Amino acid sequence: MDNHLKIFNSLSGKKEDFEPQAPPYVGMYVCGPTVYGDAHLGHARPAITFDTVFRYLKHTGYKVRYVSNITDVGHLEHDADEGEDKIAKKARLESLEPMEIAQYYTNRYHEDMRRLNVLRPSIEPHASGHIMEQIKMAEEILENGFAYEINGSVYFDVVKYNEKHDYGKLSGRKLEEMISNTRELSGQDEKRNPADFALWKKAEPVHIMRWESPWSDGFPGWHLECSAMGRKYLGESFDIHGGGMDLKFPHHESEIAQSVAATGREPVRYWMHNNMITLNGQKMGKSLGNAVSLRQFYSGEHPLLEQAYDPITIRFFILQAHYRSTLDFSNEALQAADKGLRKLFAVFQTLEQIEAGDTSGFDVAGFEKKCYAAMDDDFNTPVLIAHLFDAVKAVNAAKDGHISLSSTDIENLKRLFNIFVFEILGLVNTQESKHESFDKIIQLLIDIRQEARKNKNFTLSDKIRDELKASGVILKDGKEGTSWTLA
RNA sequence: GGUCGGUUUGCCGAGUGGUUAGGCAACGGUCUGCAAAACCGUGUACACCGGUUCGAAUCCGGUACCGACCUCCA
Repeated sequence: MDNHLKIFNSLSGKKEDFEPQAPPYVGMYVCGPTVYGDAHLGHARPAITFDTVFRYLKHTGYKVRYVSNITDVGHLEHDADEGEDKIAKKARLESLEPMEIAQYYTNRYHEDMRRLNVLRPSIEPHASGHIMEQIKMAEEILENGFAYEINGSVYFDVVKYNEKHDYGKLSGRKLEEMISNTRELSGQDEKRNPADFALWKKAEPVHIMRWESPWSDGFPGWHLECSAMGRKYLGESFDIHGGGMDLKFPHHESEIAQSVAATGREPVRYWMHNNMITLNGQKMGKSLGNAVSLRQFYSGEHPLLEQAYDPITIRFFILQAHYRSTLDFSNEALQAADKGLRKLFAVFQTLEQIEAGDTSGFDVAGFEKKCYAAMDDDFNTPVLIAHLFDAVKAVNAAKDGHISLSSTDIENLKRLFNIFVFEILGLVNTQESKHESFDKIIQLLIDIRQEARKNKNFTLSDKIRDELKASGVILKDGKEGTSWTLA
C-alpha cells in the first residue's frame, strides 16, 4: 500500500496522514438518513462524498467495512419535550404504521441512491433493530456516573462529563459559553442542565413508537443509535466517521461523549464533514422549505428546475466541488456540468478510434501520478477532474493529428480513465446504448449517409442526420469517419 | 449575541508567496458540401483598506458583505 493519503480531520482541524489502526482493515461509519421523507439534493452530498471515499480506499487496497445507518426511530421535533417524533407524526397524519412510513421511504432512498451509482454500504443497520444495544449503552453510562434517571427518562450529564473530559472539542465550543448562551424557558424541564441530552425518553401515551426498557416504555435519545451501532459493528474505536457539517454539533459531539462515558475510549480517529449545498447562497434544507428532492431533479418537475437532470450529472456536479466547500446549485451550473460530463465520456470512444504513433506526445505516467496525488490530498475530486480533462485534450489532439500517442500510451490511458472515471468517481454513462442491434442499425445509417455524401446527395445525407438527431442520436463527422452519441 | 467559515475572471469551481487549474459560456481561426463535434488561439480575475516582503490574490491586522452552527437538519 504505497500511498500517502491525507485526510482533513475535523477533530484537529488539519490534514493528517491516514493511518488505519489495523491495516489493511478500515472501519468507516457515516450518518445516514432519517426516513420520513424523500431524499433531497443535500442528502446526495454525504452519500456521494463517502461513496467516493469508500471506492478510493478500496481501490488503494484497503478492506473497508462501511457502515451507514437508517434512522427509522424518528428524532424528536424541536418542541421535543412534547414527545412526538417525525416518523410517528407522519404515520399519524397518513394513518399508517410507523414502520410502513420508514420502509416506504427507505425503499425510495435506496432507489434514489442507486441511480446516483452510490454503492450500498457493507452494513446498513436500522436504529429500530438495535434498541437493546442502545439500552445497554445507556446503562453503562449510568453505571459510570455520567447520566441520571428522572421520571422514566435518562439524561446525559454534560456538566459532570465535562469535569473529566472535553465536551465541545469537536465543534470548538466551551461548555460554560454554551450554558450562558442557552436560556431555556420551559420551567417543566426535567434536565438538570439545558446542555444535557436524552439517552432514553419516556413515551407519552400518544406516542406510538415505543419499546420496553428498565426505566420506562419509551424510545432512545437522538444521538445514541450511532454510538451504539458504530461500536457494535466497528468496535469501540474505529477509523473514520463521516457526516454533514450540520451534524457536528450537537450530534457528533454527543456521540463522542456517550462513547467515552460508556467505554472510556475515544471512538473515532478521523472525523470527516462534508459541507452544505446551497440554493441562492442559502443552505438547502427541509425546514427552510427550499429543498428540491432527488426525484424532482430526475424528472425536472419543480418550479426551480429548467429541465430534468441525469442522476449521474448530479453526481458529477457534486464531485466537481471539493467536499469541504459549499456548493451552490443553479440550472446553469448543472447544465455546464452535464456538457462537461458528455465531453469526458466521449474520450472512451475517441481512444478506440485513434491510431497509435511511434512517439509519446503526452506524459501518461505523470498524468497518473497527478491523479493519485489529487485523491491523496483529502479526496480532491475537482483537481482530479481537471487532470482528466487535460488528458481528454491530449487524446482529442491525437485524434486530430496534432500530437502522437504510442500504443502503450493509449492502453494506459484506457486503463486510467476506466479506473478514475468509473471505479473511483463512480460515474456511469447511462446514455450509452446497451443494445448491439441498435448500434448496428445506426452504423448502417451512417454508411448509407456516407455513400449519399460521396454522391453529393446532400438532401438524403442531411435527412439522415436530421432525423437521427430528432430521434436523439447525434452524428459527429471526423477525419476518421463518423461517430455518434445519444443526446 | 457566541463560535466557525467564506468572498476568485460572464457562470460554476480549484489552487498558490513569484510559473496556464479545469468545466461551461463568449470571440477569432482550422476542418467540413453545410452544420455539429474536435482542434488552435484570445480573456490576465482573486471584496475593501493597511502592513510584512525584492515580490501577495496567496502571510498578518482591520473593514464590509454573505453563510453555517448554537434547535430537528446531509
